Amino acid sequence: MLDHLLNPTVKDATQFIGRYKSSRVIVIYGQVEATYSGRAAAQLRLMPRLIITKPDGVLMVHEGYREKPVIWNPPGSQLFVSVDGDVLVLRSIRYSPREYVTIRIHKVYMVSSMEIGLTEDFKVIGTEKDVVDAIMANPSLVEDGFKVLSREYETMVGSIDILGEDKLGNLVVVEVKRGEASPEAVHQLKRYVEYIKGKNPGRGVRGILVATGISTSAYRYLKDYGLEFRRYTHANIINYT
Amino acid sequence: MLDHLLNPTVKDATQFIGRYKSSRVIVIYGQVEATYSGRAAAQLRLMPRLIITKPDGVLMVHEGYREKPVIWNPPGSQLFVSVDGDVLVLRSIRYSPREYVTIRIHKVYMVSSMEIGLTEDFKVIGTEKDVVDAIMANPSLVEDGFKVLSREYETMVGSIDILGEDKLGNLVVVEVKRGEASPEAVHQLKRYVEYIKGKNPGRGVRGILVATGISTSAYRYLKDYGLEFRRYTHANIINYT
DNA sequence: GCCTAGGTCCCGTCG
DNA sequence: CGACGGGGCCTAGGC
Repeated sequence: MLDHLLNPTVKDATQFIGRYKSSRVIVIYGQVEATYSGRAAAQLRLMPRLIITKPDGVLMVHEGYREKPVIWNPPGSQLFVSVDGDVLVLRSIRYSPREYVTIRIHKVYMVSSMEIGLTEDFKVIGTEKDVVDAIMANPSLVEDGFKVLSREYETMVGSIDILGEDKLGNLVVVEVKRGEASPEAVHQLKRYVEYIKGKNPGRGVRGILVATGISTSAYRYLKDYGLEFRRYTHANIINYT
Repeated sequence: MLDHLLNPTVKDATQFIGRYKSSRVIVIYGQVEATYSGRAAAQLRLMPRLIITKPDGVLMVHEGYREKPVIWNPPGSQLFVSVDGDVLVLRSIRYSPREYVTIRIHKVYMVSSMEIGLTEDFKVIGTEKDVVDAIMANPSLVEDGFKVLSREYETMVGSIDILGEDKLGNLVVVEVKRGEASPEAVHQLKRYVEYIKGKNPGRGVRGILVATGISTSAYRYLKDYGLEFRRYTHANIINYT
């Protein structure tokens, strides 16, 4: 189930990685240098680091801090293992966009491997989709008398989360954010409102931003543009999901 | 330098993790269940998984596929280790925003640990900043006769990468993207141009999007708005960085 | 395959 | 400390 080699020879480590790279997760502690080139470029000098590969092609070089790897290639990349003198070489190619990672391991302290699966039905609760779902089920979360006309209404300038109508017959553009709304969210809403206004001359059009909160500068933009903000809390939503 | 325990008792594993959690990277292979709650929520049933902790508070639960952990807490989080019967429990708290990760390890196959550093002077070449630097050094990359007036010019609607002037005395708003420009980039540029026009009535104002490429829909928006596109290649830039 | 938009985004920088 | 915007973003969903 779990295999590992301590201070293996380059040859043994190469064989080990070759055997498991397409079926298991592999973890390597080693003295490592690495380069990346593709859309951008980066380089790492020799140092102890942690390397992880996964059967889907993921390759990551981790350091002692940060959540993200310093150098990596994403799923779909292809991994090649070879030997250059006393150095174990991992080369990874991502094809679209073309990106290359080369890792030279001068000393392998440990290489280990285990078969690990995937939670197929993994689900995160509390995403933007959940909030939109709740509004669809109970439109009054936006405001009293609000009626939904369309979800994911497609326009030339992007897709509107919810397009609806208020009790006075005005069109209402609703933009939903799962957390704190930023200025960018307000600009987005403004764009949609201007588009809908252009398409419906003479008709009243309102824009409502629905989020758990809003930054002060975003709120200033919002007010400048004549848009509205509606706060929701997790408690508002939870009953309708 | 590298320590590890194979199939340790819960007690030994606990002690091991407690000793190293604030100074080293720790890797655990185990039979794991986990929950996350905070801005959102998620849950994982018992399964073999890979767990990594780092001294800066990073905690990650990895599965056999994907680059990103399924459940995690970022740097700055605090890790607590305890025992619940035969189960090793890791609890992690992130304080702002408040988020909790609880990991229950029913079986530890291996726990290992090594001190790993950080590349302090790590640098990625080819970021947006590099492109802007190159234009600052050689404004004609934008167009012949272009003069820079200001970098990161702050406005009410965001900060303009480069504000300049063309040879005819028109104001020129330059928006730089490191890769393929999306519609979002065009909207951003349009916003800035409108703002600058509003502040400089009667003066000619142009908007130029500088990127390695542009999607077809983004190009359509760009033309509709009367904006311009200037392609750059890595080769254009590299001489000026 | 590319395009589009969300993310528990993370991450650095600047106030 | 929060706020803002970039990222080799990654990842899921449409076309």
